[in-house]
Amino acid sequence: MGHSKADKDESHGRIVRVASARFRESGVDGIGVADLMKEAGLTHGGFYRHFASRDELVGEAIERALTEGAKSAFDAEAHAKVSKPALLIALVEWYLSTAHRDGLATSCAVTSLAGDVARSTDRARTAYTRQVGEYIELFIRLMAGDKPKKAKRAKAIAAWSMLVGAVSMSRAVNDDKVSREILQTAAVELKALLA
Amino acid sequence: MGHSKADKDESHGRIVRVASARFRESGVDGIGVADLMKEAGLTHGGFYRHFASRDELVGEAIERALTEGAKSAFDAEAHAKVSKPALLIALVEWYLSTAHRDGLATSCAVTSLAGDVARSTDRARTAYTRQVGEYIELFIRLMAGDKPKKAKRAKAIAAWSMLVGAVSMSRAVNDDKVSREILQTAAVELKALLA
Amino acid sequence: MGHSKADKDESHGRIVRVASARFRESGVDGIGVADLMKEAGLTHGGFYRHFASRDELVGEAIERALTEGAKSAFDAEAHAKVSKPALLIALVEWYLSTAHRDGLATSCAVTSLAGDVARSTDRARTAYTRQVGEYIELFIRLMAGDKPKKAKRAKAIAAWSMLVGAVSMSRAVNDDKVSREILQTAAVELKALLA
Amino acid sequence: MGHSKADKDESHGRIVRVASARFRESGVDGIGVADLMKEAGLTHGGFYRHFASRDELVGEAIERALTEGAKSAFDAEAHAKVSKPALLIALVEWYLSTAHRDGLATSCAVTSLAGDVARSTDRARTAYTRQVGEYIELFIRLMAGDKPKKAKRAKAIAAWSMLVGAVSMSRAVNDDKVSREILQTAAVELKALLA
DNA sequence: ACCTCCGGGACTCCCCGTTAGT
DNA sequence: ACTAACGGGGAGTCCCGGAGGT
Repeated sequence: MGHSKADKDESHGRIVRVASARFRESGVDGIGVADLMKEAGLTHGGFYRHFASRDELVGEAIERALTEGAKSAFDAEAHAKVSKPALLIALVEWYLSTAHRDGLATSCAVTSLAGDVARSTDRARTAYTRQVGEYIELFIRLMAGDKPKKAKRAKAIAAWSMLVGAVSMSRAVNDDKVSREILQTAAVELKALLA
Repeated sequence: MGHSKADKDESHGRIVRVASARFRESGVDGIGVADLMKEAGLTHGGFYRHFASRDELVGEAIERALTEGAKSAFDAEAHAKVSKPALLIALVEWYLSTAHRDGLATSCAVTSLAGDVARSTDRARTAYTRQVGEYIELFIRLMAGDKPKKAKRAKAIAAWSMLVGAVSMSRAVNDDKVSREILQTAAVELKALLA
Repeated sequence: MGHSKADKDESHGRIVRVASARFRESGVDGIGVADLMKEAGLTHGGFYRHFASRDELVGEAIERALTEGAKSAFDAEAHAKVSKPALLIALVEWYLSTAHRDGLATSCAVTSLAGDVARSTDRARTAYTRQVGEYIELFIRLMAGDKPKKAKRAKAIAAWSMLVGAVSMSRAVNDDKVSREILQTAAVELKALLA
Repeated sequence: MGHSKADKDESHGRIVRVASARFRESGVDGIGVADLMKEAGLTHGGFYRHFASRDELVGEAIERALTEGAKSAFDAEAHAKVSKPALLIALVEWYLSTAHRDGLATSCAVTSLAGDVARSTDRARTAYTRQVGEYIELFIRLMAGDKPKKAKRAKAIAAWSMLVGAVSMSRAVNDDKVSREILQTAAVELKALLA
């Protein structure tokens, strides 16, 4: 096994990546250091070579969980061949898909970590705030029409609220029919709102 | 100290009440049995006279947290002197107030416990599902106009999604200006949506 | 089963008798109310018809344990056909016998409860004080010779100290040879002391 | 907080030391694991890193309580500038002082734990037996005169019995006048016995 | 970087003293 | 006087975060 700087950075990154997935899946309190390290292919003992404390990992992992989803979205935007409105619709539909609802580990952290972030450190909350801001900006850019920026911002905020709430509820709910109804209804209403 | 049946019921209820508040505040994993019992004026030793396990309390407390908020809402409806639309607006404004955002202990559990419920037992999830259903029904009843029931249901679901999402984000966010903007914007958009 | 006053007194007495035996045997903390009641042929629940608290029983039982041994000693004195010095020797020999060492339940409480009494209520300690005083007086009466009372009292106190210490140690010790040596040596020395 | 081997040994020793004091003071059943650990500056949870069970601590603590007093006595002997008889008298007077009577936590365990040891494990009783033997030997060495060893041994045993009994009774008794009388009388008689 | 282990705290189980209700 | 059960609290187990030592 390697002991180089690069290897260390790679381990560090792997731990954060695993944590960002597990935290979204099981909650920040739902998984321990030992299990995270095991999943990263390391052992419990080495953890503190990478992080001063569990809290530090929590901060880093939440940050990563937040920006990760964003990256793909922005990349999508950058490389998009499709029109902006079409992309907006695609994003909304992905967000409200059952795949996103069920794929907690790779889901948008703005939704899946909202509760944990509210009780977390300032670092995580700052990252959350920034991420929400960026998503709102993204939506503004993608929205069609020549409405004034202010009106667009209001729509974008409302849309994001609806997205987050719909996914949250659809995950907590027990009855798949209800769960799908929430997602689909939100999708329809959102398209109207953003049109 | 009393040992009558009534006393026990009272103790039981007090424990559940305390738990339903603390769970909303600190998360289901954020507070332990000993502290809950202490706040209920008892010691950890007596806990298992009331519950077979911590999980049983979690279920009961979540159920209570969910129905509690409902009760006051429905009572408000029953005794309302004001018109239905006015009541609807009042509910929305209360939900999106900073007081509700900050008063986690007595807040609406549909929002504050969404994350925990998704990872909780079936009992809690069933209660959640029922509660969401009742809230949707409530909104349908309160919505003005002669639109068909189906359209109303869609609006109600969209409205609840937006409510839940706005409050979730406003709590996670670090910057009070952003937080208030989310709440106020959602309020405005919601009124338009439900009108 | 009877419910008369006499029956109640009988039950009360039986409980105290059982307790006075078990406390000497297992220590005041070594046996619980339930077991005591069971041995008295009653059930746990009825205890508080007889005593306001366990402590009250402790007080009464220690008192009884202390006076009980005394009674037989004094009775022996009263009805003694033998000479006083012979009786004194008989008492000492009984006290330092292996039978007394091993028969904790019926042993002299001045020895077997010394530790518990020191940590007990004032009531028990008062009874203990009185009992020690009576034993000393008894020895003074039984001692031969025309020595002044003061000298006799000193001898009596020294003798009781030696008796109590020898029995205590002989019980704690693990090695029967050592245990018997202590008892026998004390017996020889005591006879010399009291002669 | 340190986690080295030395730290653990130190913790272990501190727990035993605290226990040996509290057991003498309150009896083996008079104090719980949690309180002992708290006084040692630790918490209940770490206890089982040091001991397999409470009983194991009891054994170790009683052993320590027994040998601890001995150590100072033997050291006194080793470094004594005074004559042997003078040292013997000093030991007796210390043993029968009100300071020793009242200082349960640091008192001689042969007296203060006699009752508990008699009901304890074999380990504790073995330690007790050894300790009593060593004290007897000590007294033999310190006794003046050219009497045969056998006679000296008898005197030593009788002396220890009287010491232990006098202290036991002086502690259980309620009346300070009586208590002091017992101690002082025993002191006088013992000096005569050992002369 | 791994292994080991410490200290901490939560949870569970069980017993004890005590009290209601029958 | 008995049955049942409550509240208190102790012992023991487990696991987590964290700190040496190899």
